[in-house]
Amino acid sequence: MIDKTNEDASPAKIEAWARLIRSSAAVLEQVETKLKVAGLPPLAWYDVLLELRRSEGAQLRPVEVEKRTLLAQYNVSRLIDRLASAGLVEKRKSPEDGRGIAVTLTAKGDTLLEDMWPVYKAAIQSEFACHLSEDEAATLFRLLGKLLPRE
Amino acid sequence: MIDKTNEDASPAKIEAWARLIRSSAAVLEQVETKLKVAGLPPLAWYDVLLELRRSEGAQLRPVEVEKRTLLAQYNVSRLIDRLASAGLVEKRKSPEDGRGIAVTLTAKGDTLLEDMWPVYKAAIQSEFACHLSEDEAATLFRLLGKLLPRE
DNA sequence: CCTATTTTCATGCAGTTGCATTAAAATAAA
DNA sequence: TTTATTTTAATGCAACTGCATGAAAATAGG
Repeated sequence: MIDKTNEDASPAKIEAWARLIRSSAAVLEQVETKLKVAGLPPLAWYDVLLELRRSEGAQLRPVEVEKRTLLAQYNVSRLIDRLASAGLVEKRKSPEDGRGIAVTLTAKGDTLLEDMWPVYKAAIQSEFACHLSEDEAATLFRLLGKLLPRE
Repeated sequence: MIDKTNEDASPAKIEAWARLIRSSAAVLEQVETKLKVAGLPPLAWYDVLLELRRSEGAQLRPVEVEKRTLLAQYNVSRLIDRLASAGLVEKRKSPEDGRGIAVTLTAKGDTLLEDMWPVYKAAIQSEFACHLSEDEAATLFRLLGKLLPRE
């Protein structure tokens, strides 16, 4: 396995880095704004609720949410509290692990996902998808995959 | 001009969207962590200081910083206050515009840029650049350019 | 079995961000 | 010119985040 860690990043790569950070932040902000304008909660809520829906029994432990969303542990803990306060999830004691809790998607949470998706999808289309061809999107997907954490 | 705003984003494009958000957040977090571990300030400080250095007279008005960094107005205002408190920039009354102030990079600010760059560059290399070939980086740059605000 | 370590989740506190508003100056409109 | 609008910057307040720490249960080690 070759170690390129000690080489220097080329100017072109540094430009690509800068553009990745700038463009993703810009597009994400536009999407967040569209959700907000529609009176909907931020994307982080959608992400967590969606991970729950995708899970067996629409249920996950906070530590699983953390792994799937890249949110910090303390942010997951508090976000789940907020979601629970809003009636979108339920917190129960985990049966098999005394430390853990089981977070379950409620019907209300499921409904919110339904309500957010059309707005979210339209925002993805107008801020991202419409600027790329299918091939370009596939290439982007492949290249970004190279950046994801290994193992 | 064709308007693709009303079409639906394809599943592949939605996957690309998700990966853009996830991968950029993951990589950015790694880079921020490396700066923090080195006892250095966050990237936002670097960005503002660098924009100042690049500017005529190492000087910009807050509104210009805002445009170049995508930071919100109130965040620029307060970030500049923090930078000024740390002695990295100076705030002066703008001569030609009574509303504006002129933010100038200090020698200390310039030194901080010098100190941060090796750490920052190494982080870009290990978290981003080393995973891509030159061609891939160029392609990424081109594709992400399509997402930037047109104006 | 008993102790040490690790894993999981919560929380106090300080710092930061977002929102809404304000104030002041510049520009446009009447 | 006088008034209305726009631009620029700051700030009070509430919400959110990061850090450090704590508590409790599970796991590992002796």
